[in-house]
Amino acid sequence: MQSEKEYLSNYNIKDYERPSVTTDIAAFMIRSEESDNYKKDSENKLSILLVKRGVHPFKDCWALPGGFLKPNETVEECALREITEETNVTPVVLLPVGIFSEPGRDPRGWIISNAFFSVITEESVKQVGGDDAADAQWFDVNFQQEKNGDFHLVLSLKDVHLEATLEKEKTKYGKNTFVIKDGGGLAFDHAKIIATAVSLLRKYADDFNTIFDFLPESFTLNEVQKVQETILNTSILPANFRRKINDYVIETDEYTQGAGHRPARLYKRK
Amino acid sequence: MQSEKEYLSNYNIKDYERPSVTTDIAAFMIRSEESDNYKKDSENKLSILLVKRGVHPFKDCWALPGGFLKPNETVEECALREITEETNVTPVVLLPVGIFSEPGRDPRGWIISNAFFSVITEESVKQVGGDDAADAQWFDVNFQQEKNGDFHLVLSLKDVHLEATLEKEKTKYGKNTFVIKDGGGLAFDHAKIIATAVSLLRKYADDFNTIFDFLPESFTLNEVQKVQETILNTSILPANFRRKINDYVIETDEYTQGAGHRPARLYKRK
DNA sequence: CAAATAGTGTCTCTAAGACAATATCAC
DNA sequence: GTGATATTGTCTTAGAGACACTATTTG
Repeated sequence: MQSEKEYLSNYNIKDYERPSVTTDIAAFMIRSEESDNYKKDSENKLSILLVKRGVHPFKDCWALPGGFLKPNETVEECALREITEETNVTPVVLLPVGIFSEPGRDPRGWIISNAFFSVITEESVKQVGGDDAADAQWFDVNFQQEKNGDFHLVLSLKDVHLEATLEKEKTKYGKNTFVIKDGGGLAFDHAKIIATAVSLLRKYADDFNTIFDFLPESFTLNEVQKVQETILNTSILPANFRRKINDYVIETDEYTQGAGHRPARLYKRK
Repeated sequence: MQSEKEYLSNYNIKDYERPSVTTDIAAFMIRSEESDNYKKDSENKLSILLVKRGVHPFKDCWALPGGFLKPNETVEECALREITEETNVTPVVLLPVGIFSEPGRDPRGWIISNAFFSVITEESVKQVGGDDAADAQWFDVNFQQEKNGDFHLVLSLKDVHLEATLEKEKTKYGKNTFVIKDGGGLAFDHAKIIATAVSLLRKYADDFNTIFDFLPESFTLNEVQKVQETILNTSILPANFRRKINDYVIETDEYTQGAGHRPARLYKRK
């Protein structure tokens, strides 16, 4: 009879075939674009971070930031490390999206990816400053269902428009996944990962989750509303939104200034 | 300048360190226990499948069924293969729970686990028949929060009671996880995986998801109600439950027979 | 008939959507 | 003053919970 100690000393993990494991991070930010009308508040756009691949495979294609899992770190730590390396900013949210292990998804061989969903504040990115020539860029996100049932994902940066088309598939065993009909030039299966991450973000935002994470510590109720409306691509009457959000915030004694209209009370998250 | 083809032919995946990847499956079933009162309907119990480990490490401990990911299969296929091998039954649901990659979670080395949530019908298990001496057994599940805030997980099979204690941890970056205070004799970090899976099941059942998957094709509304009540550990007035469930079912023209009380109409899921 | 589940109707309360009305700032 | 956002109030409607009541079966 072998003891556990003996067993482990004879056990060689390299006797078995093993995949490489990566993380890919769908990092979202909401960017505000100043209006030319001094009375109007700024417009919001949902954006996602993409990096231009400098090496094969998919050289020169845009891809999600990510990298290989190293020994003695969790997948969460790996995702955090990769996103921080890429942006020099620490995200405020990092949540799992799913595991992508389809054989053939990576031409280099057996590589499975853990996808993460992350939120980064515009405030923190502005502090770091942007490099226009950098290989990491924030793309505007547009994701919606067409009349024919397909989903259309458009990622835009100035003149660059990456347009992917996906189909929702109700698989056996209760899981819903996207199937790529046209990857839109994105590397690997990243169109699928982004579609899944945006869907997850919308589900969260619908329940008032993660919406505060896009904002600074203090915010007006209208700012929260615009974050939710930007993510969900909907609009709601301010009076009704205020009633619903009220449970999630604490009012402060401070007000906005110089906005071209009545000052708004600042709130903090509860 | 190297072409993608050249790059890939020079790429050797074995140059990098890689973890082993496993799947673990939390397979749930609802068992009905006949009452001695002919008028009363049967009582339901939520149960989970555990296997007694025959090899090191954690030899003779109870563990979730699972196994190593093989080349050319997805993690979902791996989970399906493992649960089918163990039960000779095809599950009706197989959904991801999370990835568990904490260094040191497996004494054999760098092994990360993809946990899945699965539902198996009592009907299908009865057809296969049970082996009392088998190393795979269904344990009754009891999972609840104590007054002190800790979570108590008790898995029972006749005289065997595995009692684990966990703490809910609100980690940075928005994720909630369980931390094992006492693993209750379960192998690896399986107490944590089970706690996470039960929480997920309850979230699903609360929204009327997966509750039909525990039942045969035709069922009475009271049977659906009892499944939900068993999972959520709550009770609800039948009149109100009927109103809510009505959107999810289609009535048939068939009725139950010989139940010691008024026959009930049978329904199918919509 | 007794005990159990099946099934319907209705009252109340709450939450959400629609909308009206007033308040206050920069220019 | 104008045009924008800020803020409050109220009407209506939909849904959930509580509860009363009737129906139908088996032993």
